[in-house]
Amino acid sequence: MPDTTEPAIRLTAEAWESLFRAQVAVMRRLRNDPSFKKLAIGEYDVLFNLTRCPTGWTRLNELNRSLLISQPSLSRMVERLESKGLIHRKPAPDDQRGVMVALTPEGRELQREIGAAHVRVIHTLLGPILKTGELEQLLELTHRIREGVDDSERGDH
Amino acid sequence: MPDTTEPAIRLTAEAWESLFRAQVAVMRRLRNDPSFKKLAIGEYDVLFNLTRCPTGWTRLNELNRSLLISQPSLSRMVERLESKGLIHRKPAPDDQRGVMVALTPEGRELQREIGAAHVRVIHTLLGPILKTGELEQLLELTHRIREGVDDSERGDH
DNA sequence: GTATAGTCGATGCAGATGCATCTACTTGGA
DNA sequence: TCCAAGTAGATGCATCTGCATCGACTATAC
Repeated sequence: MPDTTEPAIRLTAEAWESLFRAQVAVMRRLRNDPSFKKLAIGEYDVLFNLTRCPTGWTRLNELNRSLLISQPSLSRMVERLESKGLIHRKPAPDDQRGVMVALTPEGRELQREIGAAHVRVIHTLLGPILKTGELEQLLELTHRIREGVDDSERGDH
Repeated sequence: MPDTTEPAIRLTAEAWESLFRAQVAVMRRLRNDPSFKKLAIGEYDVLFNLTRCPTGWTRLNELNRSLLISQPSLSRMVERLESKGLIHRKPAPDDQRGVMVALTPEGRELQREIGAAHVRVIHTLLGPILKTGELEQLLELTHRIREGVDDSERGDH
């Protein structure tokens, strides 16, 4: 049961605000890295998400759940990525409305390349700021936020 | 001096990844809140940032430093917000190239209204997930990231 | 089975975005 | 003082975005 006193509510808002600003600060740096010359950061994010599904294939609507962009935007982004030869599509086997997407070898290769540069930038940026234990704390707290918010999404409507 | 062993580098990347996903999860929920019918979330963010400067007035380029959008986008966004009567502009006193912006009373009022709804959503979302001590930890860690990254921005180039 | 409501992804369209560039102004040296 | 280099913000343009909507397919109720 959450604390609903006024200072507690303020603390929650401040923590979110701070999380958001930290994300903005890091993202501004990441975006300017030369590794994102080849692919916009949002497009990289699609490739990255595709590396995270065990079968390699994902439904478009499920992919959309991990992203901030709208369904029509994803639809067109997938079209672009396909025309660049980075992903391919096929109809979903169990639902004739659905579309599944997966990385091509070229897409996987490009993701690895950009991802590696990505990791270097992040380590250069955050390494001097947080110690190992603190990184673990941050990972644990943010992981619970992601899980909790996603769960409440399923439970609500 | 940061830990440059391979597991430490991986941990840093995972912590960032997790922070980013948590931000996406929360933002997806926030964006759908009815309070953002009147103003896009990026436009709200401009108003919010304007409440944070002591004199009320800010230089455009300084405002830009807190945001993810590009300079031309901010320039046009400010134009739109001005035409809606939410902010006003004046030339910078000490630099004839510069422009300063500040909230109008209407802008301040709208920011308060949306901000209040904002805070309610955040508390509903995060309240059940993190306890007070954990929120404080998260606030402290993300605050240091923001500070650290911004500082290294000044020191680098 | 049929009808109705719901979901999936695509598309027309208006508007927002970023990149490159422009003008105006400021700064730092010779 | 003068000139080159740098910086602030605006603007043309191609592209990307979201909203509303569409057609196709699926699920639910009767």
